[in-house]
Amino acid sequence: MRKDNKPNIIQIDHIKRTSLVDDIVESLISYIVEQKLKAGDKLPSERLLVEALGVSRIPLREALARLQALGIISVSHGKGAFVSEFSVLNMLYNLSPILRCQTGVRLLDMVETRLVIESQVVILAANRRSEETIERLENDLKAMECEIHDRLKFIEYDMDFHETMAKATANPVLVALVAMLHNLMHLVQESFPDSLEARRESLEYHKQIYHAIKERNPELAEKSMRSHLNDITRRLNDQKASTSPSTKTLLQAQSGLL
Amino acid sequence: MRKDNKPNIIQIDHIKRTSLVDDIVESLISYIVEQKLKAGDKLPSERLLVEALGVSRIPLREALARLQALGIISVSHGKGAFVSEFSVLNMLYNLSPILRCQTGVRLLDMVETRLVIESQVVILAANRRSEETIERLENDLKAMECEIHDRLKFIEYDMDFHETMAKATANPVLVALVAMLHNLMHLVQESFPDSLEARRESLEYHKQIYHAIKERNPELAEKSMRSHLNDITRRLNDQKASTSPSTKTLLQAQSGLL
DNA sequence: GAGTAAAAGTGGTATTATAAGTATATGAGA
DNA sequence: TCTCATATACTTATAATACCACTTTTACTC
Repeated sequence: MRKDNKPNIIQIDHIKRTSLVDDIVESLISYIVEQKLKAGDKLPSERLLVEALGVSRIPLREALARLQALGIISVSHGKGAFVSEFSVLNMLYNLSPILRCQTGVRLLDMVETRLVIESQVVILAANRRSEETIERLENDLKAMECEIHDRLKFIEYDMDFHETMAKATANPVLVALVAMLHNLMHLVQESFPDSLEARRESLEYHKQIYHAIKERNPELAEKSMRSHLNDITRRLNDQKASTSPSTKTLLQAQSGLL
Repeated sequence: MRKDNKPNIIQIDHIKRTSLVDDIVESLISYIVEQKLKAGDKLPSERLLVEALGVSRIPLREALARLQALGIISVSHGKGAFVSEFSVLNMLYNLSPILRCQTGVRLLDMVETRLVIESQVVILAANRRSEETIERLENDLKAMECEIHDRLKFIEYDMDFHETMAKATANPVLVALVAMLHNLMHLVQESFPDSLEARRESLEYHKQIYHAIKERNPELAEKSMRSHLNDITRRLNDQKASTSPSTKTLLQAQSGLL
């Protein structure tokens, strides 16, 4: 309270009380870097770390929790803490809570973003696809056909189809972005087909996309993908018009699920 | 060890033991979202949360630590926990520990991703631009022209130009993605023009894009943007060929910076 | 030697206590 | 009444200890 109105005679900077947890995080990162720990390597046990760092378990565990939140390590009960494999996918996956807190993200914005990204992804996929890509897409199509009555399983294979295409681009950043967007939309399942008829239509679009990629036809692939996602947009708009006049946000949509 | 070689007679699925900390994180996020907490709003005190959730302080604090690591909240001693303002800068600040530890993202993948996203962003921007967009783009262009000898400032206005276009789409998800990619690339400044001549060329591309958006010409805008980013790709390839035969990763590139 | 049980080591959670920072209320002095 | 310092009641930060639950290893029994 003094420092505002009463200039302190003694000119000493306040002692920077850096958080103990911050320091521990720093130490752990330094440890990982200096010991050249690679993905899968095990960190010392909590007890050893506590002893080595001279702190109690609580701040240590908070530091570990932070590293875990960032996807740097993964901790499993009874085994220990291990350095995670780095993948952009992991990184963005861990970031998705941030986007969830972003209020005002509308579902339509998400779909539009998918349209932006995936319409280009299919082009790359059509050009770069391998035989393995084709096989996986085929499997997904068959599975979707089989599980067309099971909405959740259908959604699962639907997403796998899209992510397989992303992988075909051989660009890990794109893979991560697509996975992240799907992950977010999965929270809001109403963006997926909820009627048998809608799933049948969706399946048709996927078949078109599949054939275009198989024939290495980027233009057709893009066109089909755009149709597919525009179809989703249309359904969302219909839904919105019929249920609530206000724009549906991610927030509102997911509140019913949690 | 048993379940591999010895089929279990008793066919019961394993009990899914979800982590308590995970659940708390979920609850807290839901709370933030449902209560519509905005940046700066205060969360209930730990004591209240402990009571409300029926858990002890340790897992609660670990959950808070995770949210803190993600930049969703910030906790200050004696005051409480507050919802952070969402900013990509903030987000990336929190990401830097990851990048310090890990390796593997190629610069070319990042540029390709920009190409995928921004080639479509300009189309949307050309269709949806307002007069304000045009003004801001103009300002950025002027500033780039003025600061063409100051590499860092040039980069700053360069990024602002691109982010202004993203904002013109009126899609916050796209804005966030573009900003994120730019900030990641900013860590690796070699992806930006490092010679006066390169900056001049870059400026020309930006002028083309600007005019296309002003004239609401999506096709031309896309074409110019593709040329611009392909140019960056070409420069990166030249650089790679002349400096190191191996593919440059984000880690290697930034190691000199940190 | 195979199978099982005990033990040791790991992270997970709870309880309690105390330190330390911050805001608010209180009350004495002007 | 106003000012201001102190006291008090919050808050988070850290610690110590104990116990639970999961996993792996060891050792024992048959």
